[in-house]
Amino acid sequence: MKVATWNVNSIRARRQHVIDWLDAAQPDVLCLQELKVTDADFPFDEIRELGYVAEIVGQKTYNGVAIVSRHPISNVVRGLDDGEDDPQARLISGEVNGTTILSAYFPNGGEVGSDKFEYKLRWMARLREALAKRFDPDTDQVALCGDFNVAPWDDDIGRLTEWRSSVLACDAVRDALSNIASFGLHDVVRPFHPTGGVFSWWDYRGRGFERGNGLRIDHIYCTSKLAERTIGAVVDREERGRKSPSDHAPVMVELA
DNA sequence: ATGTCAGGCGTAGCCTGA
Repeated sequence: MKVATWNVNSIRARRQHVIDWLDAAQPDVLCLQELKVTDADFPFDEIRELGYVAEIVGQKTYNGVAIVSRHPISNVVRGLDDGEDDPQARLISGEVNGTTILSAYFPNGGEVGSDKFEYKLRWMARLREALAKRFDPDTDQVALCGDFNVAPWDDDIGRLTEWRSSVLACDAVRDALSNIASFGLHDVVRPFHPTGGVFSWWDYRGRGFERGNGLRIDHIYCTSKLAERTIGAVVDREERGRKSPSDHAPVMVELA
């Protein structure tokens, strides 16, 4: 089973890219982030024509996440479902072939110390609690996929001095991600690229892609039973080099 | 601080967010 994640930075702007990529890469599951549309503007019909179904939680202008699957999706849960009134569409989960897939768009965080940064840390803490409430890490097969907006290791960063103290890589967000992982989730991409230098996002500003100034901030984290089945992991860097690309490239893992 | 995008508002070009 191939499971992928991709922040498309507007499904309206990237509709054809997503259709073409599904057709070429043939994943079983594709998690999408930053749809930037409500349900009415999501291309359900075209995705269905390719043999996929989709469940989404949309929002006008900002955020928005989806699970696209070749197999039926059941038990769909929208949002963190922790009783808090949060209008930001950043999480959706569903079961595919006995595996729970979560498509997550972690907050970016603006600037360190800002209100947005505090929201990011709180959202990550809320996610940790929601996981603990819903799943047993020893027996459940769970894959947390998405744009985490965190680069876990120094070699996940092209130009370290530009990013190490930023909202994407500072100690506070790395600690918050470690706390989420401590629930019982494993980065299943890292083992296939142990020396780093494999990035999933390049800033549009300052010609980040051309200068090799990327970061690995899009991830797939799995519970042990699922992690053990991982036989490959790739980042589709070519997609970032296409005409009118998203600033993120798709990340895909293969499970035996 | 920013050599870039995308959407909203509203119909030009500024603002926000990333």
